[in-house]
Amino acid sequence: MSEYMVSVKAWALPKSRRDEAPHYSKAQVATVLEQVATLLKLKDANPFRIRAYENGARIIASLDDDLWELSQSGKITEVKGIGKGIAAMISESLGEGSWGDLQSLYDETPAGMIEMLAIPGIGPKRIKQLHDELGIDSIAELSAACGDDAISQLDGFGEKSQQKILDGIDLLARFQGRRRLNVGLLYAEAFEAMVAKIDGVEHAQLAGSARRRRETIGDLDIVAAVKPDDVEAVTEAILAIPDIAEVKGAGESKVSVVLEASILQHDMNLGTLDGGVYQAIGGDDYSGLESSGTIDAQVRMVPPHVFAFTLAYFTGSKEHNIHMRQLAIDKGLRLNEFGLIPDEKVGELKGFEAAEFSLPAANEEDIYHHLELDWVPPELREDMGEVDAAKAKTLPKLVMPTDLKGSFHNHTILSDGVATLEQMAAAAMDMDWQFLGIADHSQMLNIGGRQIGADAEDLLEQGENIRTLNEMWADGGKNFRLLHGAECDILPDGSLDYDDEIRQQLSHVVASVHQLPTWRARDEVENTEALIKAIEDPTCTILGHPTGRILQVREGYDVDMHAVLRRMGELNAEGELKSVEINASPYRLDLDWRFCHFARDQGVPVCINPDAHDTAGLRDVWFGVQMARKGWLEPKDLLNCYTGEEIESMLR
DNA sequence: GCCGTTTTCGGCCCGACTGTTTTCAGTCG
Repeated sequence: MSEYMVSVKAWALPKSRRDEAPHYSKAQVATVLEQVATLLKLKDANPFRIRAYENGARIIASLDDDLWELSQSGKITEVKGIGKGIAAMISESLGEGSWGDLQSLYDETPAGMIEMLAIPGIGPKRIKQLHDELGIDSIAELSAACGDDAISQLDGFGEKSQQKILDGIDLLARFQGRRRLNVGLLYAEAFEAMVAKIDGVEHAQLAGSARRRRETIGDLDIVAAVKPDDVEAVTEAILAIPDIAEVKGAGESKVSVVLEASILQHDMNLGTLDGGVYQAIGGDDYSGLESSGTIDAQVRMVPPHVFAFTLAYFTGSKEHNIHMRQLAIDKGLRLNEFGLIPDEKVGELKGFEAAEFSLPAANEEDIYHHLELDWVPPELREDMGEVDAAKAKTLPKLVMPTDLKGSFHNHTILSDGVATLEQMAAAAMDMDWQFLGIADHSQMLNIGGRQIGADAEDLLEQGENIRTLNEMWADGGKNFRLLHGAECDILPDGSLDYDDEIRQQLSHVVASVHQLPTWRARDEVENTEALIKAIEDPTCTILGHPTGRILQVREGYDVDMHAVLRRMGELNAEGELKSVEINASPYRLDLDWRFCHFARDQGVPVCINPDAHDTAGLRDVWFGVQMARKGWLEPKDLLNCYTGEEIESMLR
């Protein structure tokens, strides 16, 4: 087992830390619902009951209204997907602090069985069978049982299943079975281009979670338009691509392969990373791991006239598809990956044959229009309200990378960056930006016993240099300015690094937590209080990487993000400027996109920050834009989209 | 567990592929 394995905390029902109701946050309730769904899967419960909990979790998590108010007024069952059962559970947990008889469900399931769910190729049914018949309840035991050739003897298993499990465990140990968005997209673009140029492929396009820009990607889905007569030749051509490590399967319409890093055609360059991130992902060992990595990929081949349906289908998400199909059914239509087919025409026909009677669709827009919906951008297809918004024609006009005119949180050689003020500014001007916020680490920050952050004296000197540069650009008629800020550590008690009088001289303060062990050892209530104290400091402008998570490596500390964002909204209503960061480093993507529209609704502007440590790092804002889009944000919701002049006056 | 202008029971999205079977269950998306 590799050191990169995420250590999974044993699941437990949250315990209330409050004396009065509401005892839990929306996020806590959503987490419990999600966990109950998973626990029920491992008990082989009714799949529709499981789905009800999964839906409930997603609905509660994306609920804009206050859960406690809804619960008390009894209006919560008016929310579609929340019925009497889940409503009663919410009411009891928020009101009394207790969870009914859920504790026994939690007690019955070994933590190892939950971990096993992450192994690609086996699911809840097999895990339950392994548990019941061989007493296996951890990945280590499963691995050992494969080694003893005990698995292949079981009913329904065989040699190949056993090997598949071993392969799955290996993949999980290296990458938790998923890759970060930036890495996954590199593979995706390379593979998509290779498939697209094969003779007989009319066009090829990336689908799946990569097209939806999820923060991590399990495998790649490429949809290719291929005439039936060409399928055999195209299949052969795909299998001849030299960067394929393994062929997992090849049917009449689908090829499944494992891609090697050699497909990227250049070395994986990590660039200059934040010291804390670098340490968390395993330092120098990590780049070797990444360059010896692999990723699963599928190519689905379909006749050209079916392409749009297949693309929509394999873009997902599963939940979005289910919702779309339900709409189709309501209109007397059947929606699948081959078409949108009137019920009376379907009859006994299947697949391609039934598709002959489909309504036509030259592109995805046509499919949505047939269902009287606006086209839904792939990033929004998570069944978190987008279908209703598409029906009401109220989908947001999502932010584009070109809407950004600057960013606020970047480093220079003063702390752990490798570029000078001038170099960072030049790179920002190359991107047509009008402003660049410099926010080097504050003096408290130590990594590995070495002080990374800048002393107050050096920080003030940097301010002088910035003023000189800004005057030079202003005199030269250049619409560009550096903003002199700092990334101030939030100390465990919620106070900010540097003296007040130092921070007051800065244009903006990005307040972030770096002493992770302390925060991770505390509970949600303490952490939330400390974060709120930090943002209440009059000099604090931006809450940086709000949970401290590192994707694939560690979860953030526990915090009631809704409460923090609500407080920021209150302060803004009083005339202050408090913004929350989407840290755009692909290792972080923190704030999580799921909180974006809650922030917006509280009156908290979001800012996308690359947290760049070299000039190339500024380009990471692209990933932040993808998350802002997933979070339904428009340019007006983002500080980055104001002009340099507007930002200067807002920060003054 | 949720839902309902075919409503309080009986449905709940749907197909491909694999590996195990000899007609199908499990997994995936």
